[in-house]
Amino acid sequence: MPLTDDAHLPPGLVLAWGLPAKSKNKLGRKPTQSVEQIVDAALELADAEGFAALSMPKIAQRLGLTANAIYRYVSSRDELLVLLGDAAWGPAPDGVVGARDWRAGATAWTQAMVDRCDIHPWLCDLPIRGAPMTPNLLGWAEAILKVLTGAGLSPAESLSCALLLDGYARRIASARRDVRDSSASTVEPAAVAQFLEPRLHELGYSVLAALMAGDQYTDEIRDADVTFGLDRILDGIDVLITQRPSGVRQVAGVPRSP
Amino acid sequence: MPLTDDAHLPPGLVLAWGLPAKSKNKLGRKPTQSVEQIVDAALELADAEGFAALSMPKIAQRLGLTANAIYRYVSSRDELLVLLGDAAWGPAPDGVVGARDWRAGATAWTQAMVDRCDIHPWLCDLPIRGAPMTPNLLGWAEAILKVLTGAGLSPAESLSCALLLDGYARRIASARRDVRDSSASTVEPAAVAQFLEPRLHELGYSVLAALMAGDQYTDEIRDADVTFGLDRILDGIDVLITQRPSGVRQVAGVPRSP
DNA sequence: TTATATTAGTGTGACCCACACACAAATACA
DNA sequence: TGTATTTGTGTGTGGGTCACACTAATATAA
Repeated sequence: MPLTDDAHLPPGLVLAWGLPAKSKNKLGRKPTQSVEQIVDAALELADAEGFAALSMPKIAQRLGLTANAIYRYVSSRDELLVLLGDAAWGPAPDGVVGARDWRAGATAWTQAMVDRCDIHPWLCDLPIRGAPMTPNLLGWAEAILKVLTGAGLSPAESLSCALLLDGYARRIASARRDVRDSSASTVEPAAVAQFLEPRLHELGYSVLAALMAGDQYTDEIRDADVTFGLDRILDGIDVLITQRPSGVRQVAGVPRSP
Repeated sequence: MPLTDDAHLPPGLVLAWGLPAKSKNKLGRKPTQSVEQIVDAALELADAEGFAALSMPKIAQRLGLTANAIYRYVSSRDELLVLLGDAAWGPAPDGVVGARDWRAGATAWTQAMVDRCDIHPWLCDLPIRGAPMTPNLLGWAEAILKVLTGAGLSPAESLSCALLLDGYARRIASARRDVRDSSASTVEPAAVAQFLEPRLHELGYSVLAALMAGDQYTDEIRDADVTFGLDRILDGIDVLITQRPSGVRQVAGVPRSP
């Protein structure tokens, strides 16, 4: 009876936790690579050529292998992507749990998320496959959860708020990357504006028209914009925290319909 | 001299606005299909078999065409995806702009986003390509922007808050879809929990451990959970609105670093 | 009516991808 | 010195996007 049955676990979970060291690897030919090296090569390739160019043959080439050799280390591309995500996000940022208050902690966490996506822009493209379960991703999750429960929220409430911050960080990072990419492509914001403006007016889209006229619609998203939205979220969480009768720690979590 | 130069516009923009009707289409063989039919076929295929199965040959097959015939209507797969996204999101929901107050409007808008992703789960997978510029997507954007400016926010502030709500809706919808998909796959939450729990304790991830023990980590996301996070956002926006000196409408927008 | 320009759909092929499978090469142990 | 075991290779299958030459259909011009 095996301790863990791989069959019913999501792909990459076992490998991400670096468990078995491939059972008994005393016999047979020696591997020239390791899972870590392959993930590193994939990471470099993604950084260099983007997520769309990330393919098994290209990763193999970077290691001097044929395409299929990689499947000795990783059972599928999906599995590699899980490992890649964990590696790219890296360990949870410092200074989140130990921040001076929950607000500083949440800010640091969100900012770290956005920063991470700035370093590896393809992280926005990496599909999210269910709840995080790999070591680093769990580290990120636990960090923000500790901050929020420390502020008096229940675990379930904290999870909801964490999803909130996660969604915001990803969305901001994605939008920010988009404008960077578009400036590197052939699209000209001026041409877009010229194309859209009459249509916006015709449809009565006055707010969009105003933004477009002020070049604020496809504008770069600066750090001030990031913190603006973040402060809205934190204000909202603050309402929940301060409105709660002090001293009473709620444990049940989010009220659910029966 | 053409009015609009397609070259410097993002892919799909011109087609999405249904402009030229293909210049003068009086000459030559008559087309058996239309762009709309092709987008509809793609939409049906995505609904039926998921985003991963969406390919030009399969769409063509559904219409009784060869794969390449589609390129007579659409210049690339990317372009088709833009049209597909616009079609799948559909027109902006009713009852958002005319809601009784901004809070009701924002709630209706966000709920409509999530609902839309429930109808077409692959919408979560559809890559976001820069700011929305297709008719329906602009309609969604203008709807929430009107609600927020109507509440006293500047256009730029409204845009930031819209990004906030958008990110939240997408993240919630994605997480919700993930648990639905996982229940349809071979992964067993119980096996996952059994695998992770000792590791969570070993790493001192107490909050995650608590959530996992209560089956709250990979649990279904209910409507109550959606509104919980949404209320946090709205509370945060409310702080901004009510704190602003009443009567003074700010126009400049988000403060920016010089 | 016939010729011609124009457009729609087909066929083929180049080049990419993930992955299965048989095989060769390398290594440890009997 | 076998022999089992494991890694890397080679080949093949089935799929994908898309370019390009070609055929078929259709409206205009002669």
